[in-house]
Amino acid sequence: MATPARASIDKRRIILDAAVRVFARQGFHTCRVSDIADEAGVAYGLVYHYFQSKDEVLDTLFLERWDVLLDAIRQVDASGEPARAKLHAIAGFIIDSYRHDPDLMKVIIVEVTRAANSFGAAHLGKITEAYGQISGIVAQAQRRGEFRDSVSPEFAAMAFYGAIEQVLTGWIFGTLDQDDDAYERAKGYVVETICDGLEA
Amino acid sequence: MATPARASIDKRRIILDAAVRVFARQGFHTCRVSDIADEAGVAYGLVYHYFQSKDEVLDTLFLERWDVLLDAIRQVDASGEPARAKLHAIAGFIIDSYRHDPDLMKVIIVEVTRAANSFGAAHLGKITEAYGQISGIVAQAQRRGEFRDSVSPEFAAMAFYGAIEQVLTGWIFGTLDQDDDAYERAKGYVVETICDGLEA
Amino acid sequence: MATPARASIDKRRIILDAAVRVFARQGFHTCRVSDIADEAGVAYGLVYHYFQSKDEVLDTLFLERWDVLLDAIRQVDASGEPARAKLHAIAGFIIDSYRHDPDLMKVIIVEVTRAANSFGAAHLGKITEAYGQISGIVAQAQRRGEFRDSVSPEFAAMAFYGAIEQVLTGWIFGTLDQDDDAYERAKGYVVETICDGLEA
Amino acid sequence: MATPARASIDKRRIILDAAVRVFARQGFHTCRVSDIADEAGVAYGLVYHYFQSKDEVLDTLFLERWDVLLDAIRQVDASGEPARAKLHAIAGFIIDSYRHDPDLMKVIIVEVTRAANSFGAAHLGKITEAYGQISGIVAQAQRRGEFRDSVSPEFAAMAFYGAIEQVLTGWIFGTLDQDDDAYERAKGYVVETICDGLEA
DNA sequence: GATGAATGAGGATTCATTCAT
DNA sequence: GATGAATGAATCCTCATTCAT
Repeated sequence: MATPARASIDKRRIILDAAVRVFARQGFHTCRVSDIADEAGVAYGLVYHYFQSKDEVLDTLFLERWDVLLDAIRQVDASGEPARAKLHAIAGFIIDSYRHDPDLMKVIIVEVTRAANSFGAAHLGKITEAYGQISGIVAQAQRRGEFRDSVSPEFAAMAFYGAIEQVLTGWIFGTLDQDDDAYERAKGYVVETICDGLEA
Repeated sequence: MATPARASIDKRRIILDAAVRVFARQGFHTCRVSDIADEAGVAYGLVYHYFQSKDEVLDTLFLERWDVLLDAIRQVDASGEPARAKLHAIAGFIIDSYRHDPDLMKVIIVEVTRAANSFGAAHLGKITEAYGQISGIVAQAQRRGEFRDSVSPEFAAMAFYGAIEQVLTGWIFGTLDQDDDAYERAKGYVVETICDGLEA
Repeated sequence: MATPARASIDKRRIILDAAVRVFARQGFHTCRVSDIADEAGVAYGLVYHYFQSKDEVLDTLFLERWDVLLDAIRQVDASGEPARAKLHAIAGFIIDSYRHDPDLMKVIIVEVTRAANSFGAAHLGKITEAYGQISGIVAQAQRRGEFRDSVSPEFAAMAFYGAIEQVLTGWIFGTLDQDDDAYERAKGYVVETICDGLEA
Repeated sequence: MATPARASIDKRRIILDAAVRVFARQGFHTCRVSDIADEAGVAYGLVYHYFQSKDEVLDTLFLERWDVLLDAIRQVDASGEPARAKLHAIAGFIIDSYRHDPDLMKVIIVEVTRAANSFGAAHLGKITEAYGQISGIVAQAQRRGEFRDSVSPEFAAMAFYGAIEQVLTGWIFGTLDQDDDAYERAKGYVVETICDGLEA
């Protein structure tokens, strides 16, 4: 009854997916809107039929994915698991997100999350929301005695997220192996380093 | 033989310093060469007298500072101190670098270190050199039994550097307090988290 | 045979009326076809069902109204009245046209009658036809001794029409009062100035 | 001592003069900035070196010339001549302006003075200033008894200026002869019509 | 008749870079 | 060294128009 709209004809989606590939390959600033249209196989103007501007394409990609991430973190938080398991689940989700769509995660991290003067500033609220969730998990763990409270929860969250992002950066820059094993190993390493520390 | 230019008339230096402020304020892509010249109080043709291109200005800023950082890490590595003290010294040096010239560190991190599609790729060798030094410190510590060897040195280095960079990011984005106390506390937190872990 | 469309569903008319408002408000060049469609409450494809182009919408509006004007002038001319009365009738008709639908007259004058490089050139014949009629009236008056013949009829027609158009321009620009009194007064002023002159 | 700057090298002036020809030939909306640059024989970007935008080029042309016109009217007003002579002088100045540079006057009238939705609105103050001067002349003449006071000075000014503009329009549209005789005749006709009226 | 997705030519504007002075 | 006029490639975005449904 509803218009079926097979995936193959949802041009808006096709444009977004093409934009991910183009942004990942060339970077947001270096690519032209026509590159996106070419990659999507549509006419130039159609990008502007669906989006107000090149910026809005990236905003859309970011918000779509980041909301999924925030939901995932919330769900993890809601589970009754111990903090260590929660952190493992979050690291796992982020790393699996990268495994599932490396281009999208590259774009989000390189072009939004870290772009202090443009998109990062625009989406600061959304970005810090994730940190807030994680520091909440740490704070609870400290109250329960699972974690020591010598380090502030905010700082712990930054160290945790920083470690993950640095791993993703290694993959993005191609300086780090990327195979299924590497992905799984990374999840464990992050949690082990942050929870157990490096010292013997 | 060459007339030693007094600092006050070293226009090249003035341009570089102005570029730091402009890049930090507006971002590399968003600013114009004339913005740099205006900030420096010179004609914009002069920028091209001293530098081949706008890119070269940023390259120069990065290389100047990054070489200082690499030297510092090498010196720390050469000291006979325990690994934990070495990491503290490195975290301290980076954080003090930020304290001393936040704009410059912002530019280096936001515009170079993290710019996977442009300057980051161009300077990948220099950037990974720093990671290599740190992972060398970890590897040695593992051989000496100071650190457990359950986590690979490369990964440990990423977690350590990632934690620091995340803190700098917090300062850059303005989401984290910046006072002398905060700077000192951060040094301790990084080392404590990475070396001792969060768990009780 | 054809179903006589009730006014309320004559979309063509609705589009034309909407175009008048939009052209008056934004100007022909500044408005988009979709602005017209929005104002009319129809899809913008429908504009192209009824008209070949955006230009044709304005052409239609102009021709519709200008033909009415030419008819009116012809009727006035056919009456046996003295020239002064004829001029009063013509000035009256034009000013009443403005009073009745200021937007339409604004569009016709601003976008067609005065657009020397576009619509004005296209409709030059129709426009000069009006001048011709008026100068005919003057010529006849001169032959009959009603008017002096020191000024050429063509020039007299221009002075007469120019005075009226300038008044309309004042209303269009909002620099002149517009109330029923003002409209009536203007009719008298035009005729008085042109026929009697300003001098004591 | 001062840089001589021969006319041939004042690129800003060359661009302005080229713009007059292009605007007159094609109309402001229809021409491209590159048409102006081509006509001036300079590179594209130089237009933007001297002007903020295409609009500013037209603004500049208008203001340059309109200020000359306002000055001329003021001077005429300051002379002790009778009103009829003043009106003759003003009509003469405007018509000679057209004779001297028809393209410029065409542009000013067609693209600015009559463009109710764009430049006309922007320069309304300057435009009405001219009307104000003229109506001041009429008002004074009425107080002195030179002119009858049955018609308001504002209206008289409109009739006067409207007559002139209509003549210019005839020349602009090419529907009216343009030779030295025609120009001189027009000056007399305007004043005669407005001052003496058409009636015998 | 009616809709609005799709097209793509067109044009303004920006700005890194060159170079004559 | 220093200036800023001059260049022109590059690219975003607009919007009239077409056409499948």
